[in-house]
Amino acid sequence: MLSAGLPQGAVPRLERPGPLRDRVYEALLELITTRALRPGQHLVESELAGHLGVSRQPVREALQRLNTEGWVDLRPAQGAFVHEPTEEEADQLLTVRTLLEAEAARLAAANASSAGIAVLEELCEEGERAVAAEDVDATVACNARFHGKVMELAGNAVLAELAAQVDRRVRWYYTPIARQRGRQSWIEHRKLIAAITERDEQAATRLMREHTEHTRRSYHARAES
Amino acid sequence: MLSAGLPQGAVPRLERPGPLRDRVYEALLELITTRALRPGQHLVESELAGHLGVSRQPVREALQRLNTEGWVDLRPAQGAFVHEPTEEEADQLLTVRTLLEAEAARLAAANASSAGIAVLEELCEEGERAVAAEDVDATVACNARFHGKVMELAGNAVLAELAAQVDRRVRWYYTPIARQRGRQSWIEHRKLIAAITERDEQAATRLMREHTEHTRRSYHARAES
DNA sequence: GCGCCGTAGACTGTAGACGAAAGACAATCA
DNA sequence: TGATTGTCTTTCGTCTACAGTCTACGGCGC
Repeated sequence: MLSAGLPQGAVPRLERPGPLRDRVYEALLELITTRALRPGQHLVESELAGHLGVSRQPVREALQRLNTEGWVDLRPAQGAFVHEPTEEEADQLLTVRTLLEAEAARLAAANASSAGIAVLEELCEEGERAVAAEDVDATVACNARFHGKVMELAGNAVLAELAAQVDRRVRWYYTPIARQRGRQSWIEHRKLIAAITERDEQAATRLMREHTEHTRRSYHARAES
Repeated sequence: MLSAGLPQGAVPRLERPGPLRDRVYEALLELITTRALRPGQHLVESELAGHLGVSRQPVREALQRLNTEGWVDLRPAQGAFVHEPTEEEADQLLTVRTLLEAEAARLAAANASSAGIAVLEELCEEGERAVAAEDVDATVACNARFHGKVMELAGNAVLAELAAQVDRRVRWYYTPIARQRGRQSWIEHRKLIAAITERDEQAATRLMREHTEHTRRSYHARAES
């Protein structure tokens, strides 16, 4: 048997840099979310291609994908423009996010294994440490991982896919105006874990709904100021 | 003034056949949903290109989009394969659909104008006529329009977009095994309209949830036989 | 006869080139 | 002086060509 002679970790799995279009996609998404590319900006294919050191083709394919996912608008015969978020759209996204996350919490309460719950606890502690250390980036990252884990425990791949897309866009809208709201958030996470542990679907739904609604309200509070 | 000399309706607006990739996308989606292309089938770019009378490029871009939307699986260096639905995935899709539709019903109850409600009534009558005439295609089409209208009345574009995607895929899974379930469905639609008219968000949510759950159960009943 | 290796074919991934549409600017005419 | 039109540049949309990679089949050794 081959696997006996070759320990799993020892084989570097022959690093094959996946399809170029995917890497271009990642790169562009990074540039957009970090605001290196501003909303409304005209993305010229040949420019991007030259900048990334590839031909136009992979850039085009990446732009197509970004278009279907709502990151750029593709005007026919004119090119790609970074999508401009509107107040209304942000609100709608937050509504949908609340919906998806709440359902994920319910399913997680129904299906989560004790091992999974342990992971949640762990992430929660990590997040609280990050808050205590006032490490904003770590807090945000940990928050994302926490929600991602809840989604994973829900065990619904379709739901997870949609939520991932919505979440990233929400974060794009949300990040620049409200990177705080740390401590309270993790208290709510704790309560959510308790509900999931007790298999209380209703409580889990309610808590997650309130949790995401909080961030929504704080979004609006900021937007008005 | 130009518009004075040229009556609005008289100018045919010069029908410009949109981007080729979009038409290829539509064509392929049609072929997939009608099962002309079977699940698991290997889609060879050059074949499709030749068959549709275009070059490989637009075909590639259409396949990319179909991939992100879950219609085909793109295996690196191997090509595109029509996605094979699994039982588990169908169930997950139905779950998500229930969720999205129920929320749409709630929002519709909250926001619908009386004009919008009138349209719903109209569609409902049309659907009932189609059922009475045992016109299956018309019934299915009308059902789609009814749900689409509810989604429109909800006034959440993001939600509508997600629901549209999920719905089409659900229909793909669902169509071959259960094109009936007509009469009961429209009775439920009537109840839903009543709830929306009375601005009863809770009832609208509950009715829509039960409604979509019915189709889900009938799916499973079929799947087992 | 069975299994492994090498080769050939096919298909995808990427690059480069050409034609066409849209926008900008300047020249012309009323 | 203002509007209009013609041209010019830029950029997209599409096509064709080439290189890399995977699969399948046939030959060779055991």
